[in-house]
Parts: sequence; C-alpha cells; structure tokens
Amino acid sequence: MKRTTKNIFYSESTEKTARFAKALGHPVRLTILKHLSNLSCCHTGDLVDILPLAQSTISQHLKELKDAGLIQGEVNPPKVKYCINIENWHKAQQLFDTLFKEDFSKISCC
Amino acid sequence: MKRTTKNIFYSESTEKTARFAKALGHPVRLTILKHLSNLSCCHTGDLVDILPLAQSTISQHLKELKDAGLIQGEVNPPKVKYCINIENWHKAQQLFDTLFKEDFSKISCC
DNA sequence: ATTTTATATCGCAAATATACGATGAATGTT
DNA sequence: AACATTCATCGTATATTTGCGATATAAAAT
Repeated sequence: MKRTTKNIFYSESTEKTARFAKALGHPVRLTILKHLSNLSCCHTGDLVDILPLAQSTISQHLKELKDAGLIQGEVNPPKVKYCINIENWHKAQQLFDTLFKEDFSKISCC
Repeated sequence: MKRTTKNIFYSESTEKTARFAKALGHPVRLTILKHLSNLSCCHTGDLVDILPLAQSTISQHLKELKDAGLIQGEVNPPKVKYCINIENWHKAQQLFDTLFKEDFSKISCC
C-alpha cells in the first residue's frame, strides 16, 4: 500500500465494517469461528488438531481475530481458552445488517 | 502463501462467505458499494470524482467487486455503468445472516 | 532442577493486495 | 483522419498476508 498522495478518511462505520469483513475474509478464520460456535470455547490445541496447519499459523489467525475484536482469550498458562467476543460480534452483526439493508430494489438499469 | 503441505478444503458456504467478506474488507470498496446504493448505478468516472485515488486504482477495486460477484457492469463504450448484482448481494446477505445467527448465548466461560 | 505442555512470537519466504503512471482499446466528435 | 473521452490493463513498487520452523515463555509435572 502506498497512499502517499492523500490520506483518505472514511466514516467510523465504514472503517469498522471493513475491519470486521477483512477478519472474516479467510476460510480458516471462519472455520475457527464456526468451531467456537459449536463448542462455545476452545483451546488453540483443539484447532491445531482439526486444521492441517502449523500451530504457529493458527496462533496467528487467532491473533487476527482477536485484534479485530471478534474473539477473546482467557489466559490460563500454559493454556488459553478462546471464545467469541459477544459484544463486538453483535456490533459486527449490526454493521453487516445495515450494509445489506441498503435498498437496491429500485435498480432497473442493469 | 504456500500451502504446500496440504490443500485444505472448506465447505461451499465457508468458501463463499470468505470470498464475499474479503471483497467487503476494504473501505474503498465499501464506499463504492454505498455510493452504488445511493445512485442505483454509476460510472467509474463518478467514483474517480469522489475518491482521491487514481482511476486505475478504482478500476481495480471495481474489478475485485465484480470478480467477487457483488457488482456487475454494463459496457456502453466508452462508458461502463456499474450496479449491484442483486442475486449475489442477497446470497451474501444470507450467508452473513447465517454466520451471525450462530448461537453464542450459551457462552459463559470467558 | 529438569522436563513437559500449550501457546506466542520471531524471522524468513512466497503470495497477494494496493497504488500509481503509462498505455491500449473502443467509441464518439471534430 | 486526428483527437477526445472513458475505462481496463500492464508493469512496477511497496505493503501486507499467509505460512512455516525455530525459539521463547510460563506454569505444571516429574
């Protein structure tokens, strides 16, 4: 990325929606979230058993989900229990809801 | 990316959701979609006027939205009129709906 | 005190994404 | 025919993402 010419500013909701969408934009991370929904919670190790990826890779995906605010981890060394961050999950849900509620019914030109 | 060890396969819905989410995961593309929702349709030039980005950059973002299936373009040289691809838009809406409908109410561990 | 367990982080390589200017293509205008 | 308009695509530079193995960390088990 360059963005040398100008810094673009977007609305708060646009920024947030993009942030969430980006985090959701990888099948591994969706699989992790789906797994979390089945088990309520899980440890990194559970995911390592399921996904054919290195532990470090999965840890990285978890970090991204965490940074995006979609999950949270309860450290309990040497284990970490992950689960959905409900508050932000609902926020994301709401943002996508709004996005998809755009009224495209009037379109007839294409 | 390498993925040399194994090729991972995900469910159809996971793949599709990730595809849509990825396309939505950039503020410029969300802005384009928002603009399309306001005007029903628009030309590349309209977006160039609004966004402080080079025409080629915007064209590239439009291509990604088109490749993801979220928009469609009606070529009418030298102009191209873009609008939402309603069918896929609804499909995306449904996929995100399903994703966010995951029941996390039972969570109490974190 | 050493080893084991579970996880995060670092450093690297390859792939992909983002952005730009230049150029090409298609049509309309002069 | 030459030019203008509108847009896509190419080539390139840089940034970010994805993935891995190796290593670090922190507590429990031996």
